[in-house]
Amino acid sequence: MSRKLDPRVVRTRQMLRDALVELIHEQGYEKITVQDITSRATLNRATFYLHYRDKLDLLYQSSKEIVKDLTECIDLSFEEDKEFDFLSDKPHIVFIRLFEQVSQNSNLYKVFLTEKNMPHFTSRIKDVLVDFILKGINHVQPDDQLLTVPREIAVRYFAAAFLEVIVWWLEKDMPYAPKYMAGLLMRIAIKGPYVNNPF
Amino acid sequence: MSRKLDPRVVRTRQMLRDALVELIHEQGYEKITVQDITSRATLNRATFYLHYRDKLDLLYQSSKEIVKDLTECIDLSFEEDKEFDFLSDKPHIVFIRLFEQVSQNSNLYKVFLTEKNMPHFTSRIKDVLVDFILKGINHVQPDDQLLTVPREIAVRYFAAAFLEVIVWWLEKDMPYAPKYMAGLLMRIAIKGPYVNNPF
DNA sequence: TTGTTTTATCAACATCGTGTTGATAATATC
DNA sequence: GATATTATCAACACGATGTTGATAAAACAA
Repeated sequence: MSRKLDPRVVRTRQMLRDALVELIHEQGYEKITVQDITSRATLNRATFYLHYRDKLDLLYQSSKEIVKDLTECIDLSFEEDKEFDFLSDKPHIVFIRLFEQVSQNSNLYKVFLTEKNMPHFTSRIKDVLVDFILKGINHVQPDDQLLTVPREIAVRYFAAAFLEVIVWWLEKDMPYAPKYMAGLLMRIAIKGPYVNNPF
Repeated sequence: MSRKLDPRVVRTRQMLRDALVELIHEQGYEKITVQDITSRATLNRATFYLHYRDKLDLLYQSSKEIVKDLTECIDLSFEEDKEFDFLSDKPHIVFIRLFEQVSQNSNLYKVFLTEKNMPHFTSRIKDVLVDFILKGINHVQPDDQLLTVPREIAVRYFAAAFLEVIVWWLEKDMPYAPKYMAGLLMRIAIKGPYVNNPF
């Protein structure tokens, strides 16, 4: 237990993760070798294998922490404001926290979400959003008969759509504040794209 | 020009592409080697390099054809029914054709869209959908002032959402007919998830 | 058909990245 | 200060890559 707190281990792993993110940004995940990572981290290649099985393992471990943080962030925000109304006009705290959380790790999110060939990370974030949206829909409308499409499909529809807006935001280097993005996302999700929607 | 019609070339390339799709399905893109591909295709490894630069090149060439077909399919469908009404209740021909086109190449779509690490294919299909949706939104509402969010964002929001529904459909082995899926997709996109949407 | 061009085969080669090992040095922990 | 843990380094076998030159097979054009 206390072995994991050895400062050398913490330092080494952090250096490897930082090097990975930098290199993915510079040349893409595919082209990177373990040698590249350890060179950038100023570590010996053998040291890498003391901590990670291979390049993919390093990626997964790095992702895991980010996914955990996002999940906790969303769950906490739900607890914080249980009596929210998804049909309300002002952006709900969960939406704001979602964008805030992304912005706090924007370097990593940007690289992992916008670079091609980032195995599993995108779909894991999407899974987190699926849970988030499922809770939202269940809260507003628990009755299947009053949904226009199967719940299972609706949930994935919105999860992918929300994620795409986040990716757009990151690609554009976050031109709007989290609060503004939260409002924007709720508007298009609930009111649709057109003002004065005839429906 | 006529050189490209050499039946040996056509046959070889088709065998390599078929082998690629099979192997991605069986063991995932990452684990495949050029040797694996040529073994499955009963060809010599050197022959591979006469046609493709590397594994990624083969993947790109194979994708290109599919993307081209989908683009043409959508463009033709738009021409076919210029006077459509996106706010109409019955599924528009473009939506139906979209699902039909996917179902006609479902093996390849399923592998390329649902396997992880399929560089660029997913985003290229998304690009096609972006064009499709942009035309739709421009047709219904050319005025930026009457959109609830920037057009650029709305387009990507719906492109990602539509693609996710297609992926869901492929993952479930196409449990509904294209026509039904087209109606479902239009319902959630225009009316939203809730029956009697208060907006 | 014949002769020419193009394509596929095969073995072999150098190169590169991988994952591991054993000995040694450096650092943390108690 | 003694012990345990971690990092370093060189070296190794292995597997995949991309290329080459010679040869065989198939397509094409007259």
